[in-house]
Amino acid sequence: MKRKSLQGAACPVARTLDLIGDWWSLLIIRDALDGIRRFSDFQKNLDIAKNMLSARLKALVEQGIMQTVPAADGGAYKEYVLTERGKALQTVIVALSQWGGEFMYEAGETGSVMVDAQNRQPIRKLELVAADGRVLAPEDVATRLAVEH
Amino acid sequence: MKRKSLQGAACPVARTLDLIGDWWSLLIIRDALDGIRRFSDFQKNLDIAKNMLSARLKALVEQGIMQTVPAADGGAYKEYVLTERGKALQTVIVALSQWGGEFMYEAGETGSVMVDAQNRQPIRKLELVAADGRVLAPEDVATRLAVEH
DNA sequence: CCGTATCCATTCCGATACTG
DNA sequence: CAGTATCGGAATGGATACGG
Repeated sequence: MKRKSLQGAACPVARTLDLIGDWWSLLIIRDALDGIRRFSDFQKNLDIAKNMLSARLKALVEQGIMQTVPAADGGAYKEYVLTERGKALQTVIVALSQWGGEFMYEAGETGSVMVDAQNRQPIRKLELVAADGRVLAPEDVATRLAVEH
Repeated sequence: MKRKSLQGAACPVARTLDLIGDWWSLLIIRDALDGIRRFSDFQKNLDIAKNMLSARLKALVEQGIMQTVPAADGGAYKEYVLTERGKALQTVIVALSQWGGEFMYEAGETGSVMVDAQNRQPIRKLELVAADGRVLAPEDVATRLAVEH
């Protein structure tokens, strides 16, 4: 039996997971955000099988999340970079990173953190903010079906 | 061949995806954040096979993301609710939802949005903010290995 | 160096049947 | 209603070999 497609779902979470909700895509995007561009660099860094990496990159390009460009150094091979759409996934990566940093490490264990590139200081924790600027707790956020008016 | 475990990775994104990076976990958590607590409600809402749901819930409980509690109505069966750790994943869900809302819908198509429970107004888009309060663009954020000092 | 193609074990996932 | 057990087809992912 085939896994259902979630593209018809009303929930944008479901549609998004349908694109990037697998084991590798978000890790590839994380590396791409870190400046990795070449096939072999992704492969070494992720320790992913080459056929898997090939398939994932192809899918990400088809979905408009990444695109191929000529090599920056004038080499013969193409490189993979994020589109604007792909870059916008950084919020998701940061959310995952902050949660993991908070809950997945023992005391004294070192992990990596997201920092302000200018001064290398960690960025603030993401916050849920209401339209009027109040910071919201998890319980204060609900889901509503969007309707035109 | 078995899939590698990412638990030893230095990157918190990898560790987190190792826990919840599969197709169903985040959807279950999204429903739980929406107030769904009972096995059959998850099952109907997600249209997931019962054995899959059973396995996922068990894993989420083992990982400390959900916990079982006696039924709120005094019924004989337990219910599944998020722990604090699980509720903290709301940022991830919101990030996915906002990205999906922006990039996965045609004009005029309706999806659901995250709103302030008090006044039903959509919440603000998540922002990457530096320690000193500046809003950062994707390019202004880097990854740094955290070190004790 | 950059990938593609093929093989195979493992895992995933849905359908169905069953217990309490 | 709340799960567990089992089965089989499909997809995943790693190793290896191969071609541009």
